[in-house]
Amino acid sequence: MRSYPPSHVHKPESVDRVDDKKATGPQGKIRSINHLTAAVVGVEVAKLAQCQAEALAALLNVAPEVGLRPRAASDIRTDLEVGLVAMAGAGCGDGGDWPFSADEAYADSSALLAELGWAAGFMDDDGCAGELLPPLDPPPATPAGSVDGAGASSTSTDDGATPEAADADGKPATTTEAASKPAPGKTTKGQKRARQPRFAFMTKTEIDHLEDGYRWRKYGQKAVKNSPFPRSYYRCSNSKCTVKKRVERSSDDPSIVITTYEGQHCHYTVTFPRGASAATLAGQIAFSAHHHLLYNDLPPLHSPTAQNPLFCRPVLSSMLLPQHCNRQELQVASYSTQPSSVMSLPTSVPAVDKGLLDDMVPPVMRHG
DNA sequence: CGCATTTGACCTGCGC
DNA sequence: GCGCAGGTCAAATGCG
Ligand SMILES: [Zn+2]
Repeated sequence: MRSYPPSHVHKPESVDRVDDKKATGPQGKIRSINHLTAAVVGVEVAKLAQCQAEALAALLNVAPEVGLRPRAASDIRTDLEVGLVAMAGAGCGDGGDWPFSADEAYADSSALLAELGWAAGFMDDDGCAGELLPPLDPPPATPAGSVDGAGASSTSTDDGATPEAADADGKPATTTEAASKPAPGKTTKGQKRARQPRFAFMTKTEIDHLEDGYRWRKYGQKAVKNSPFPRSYYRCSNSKCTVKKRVERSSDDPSIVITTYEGQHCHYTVTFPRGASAATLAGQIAFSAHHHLLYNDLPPLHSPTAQNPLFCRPVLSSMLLPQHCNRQELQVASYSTQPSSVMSLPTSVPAVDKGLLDDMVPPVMRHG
């Protein structure tokens, strides 16, 4: 009932409006999967140790095994240098959400990790956790947390400690959305809709919308408080798929795009293997690492952990797996967080290469 | 024609 | 209770 102006390229304005009356940002064009690939890879590194360059290079050794074909590490480094991944599973009580800024990313991730129980002690013997995850105040036990997220399978930590936790670093976690999922969701009346596990990527790129192999339908755009850039909401085009993602540009560093994925695809990418979704990619990477962890198929040199003392496998696996794997995988994911348990896994597991696909997507769901 | 995008309205949760 | 902010809906519109 309303006439729409030629829209397009509105100028982002301040967002302190009561109702999203504005905000429309530049609509970038998808360019390359490589960006995202690298982002996924870079993420862990950046968060864990800031040894971006070397870590990326090391990680890239892993990617090829799972079908990822990032360009030379040096190239990627120029395209995107910062990466961050964190997850706020449903079980986390909606604890973390993003609006983190580039500068706060680390603090936020730390908080999240802590909430998830990944703080020191959970980390590898490498002890990288200690450096990156400063001691945090134990989150107050929250009443009833409908645990449901795979990622939070073991921890139903809440968001209560979110803001403060981030402070452990001395940085205020500014807008760590401690709010729970509103979701006009039609779940059950009165009952909060369980929030799917999420993870975000910080990608340094000019492109606003990175191609990830899946088709997305934009269903909303909102102005972000304290940011000149709007946030776009996308849903997987597959009607049976509930995966969503948000894309926004960091207000602190406009060159950084923050993509937050929520949920897991129940189908395969539309352009696999050339273009795998972030979820899939992440899953693949995670699996790659995971398999390394489980089976040591590859020589130590190819192991991220081996090349990067700062690279913590448990974190990588546990952070990325839950979102992208199916039920079966979730089980594995849980193992990944407990290296000790891993070892007890039956050895009758499919080989890495083929197993990867099987693990990621059940045959039935392929080509969804 | 089918699908994606645009965009104001609406819903929900939270802080004051 | 009110206002704010995040998230979602859905009709209109655009595009291939
Ligand atoms: Zn999907």
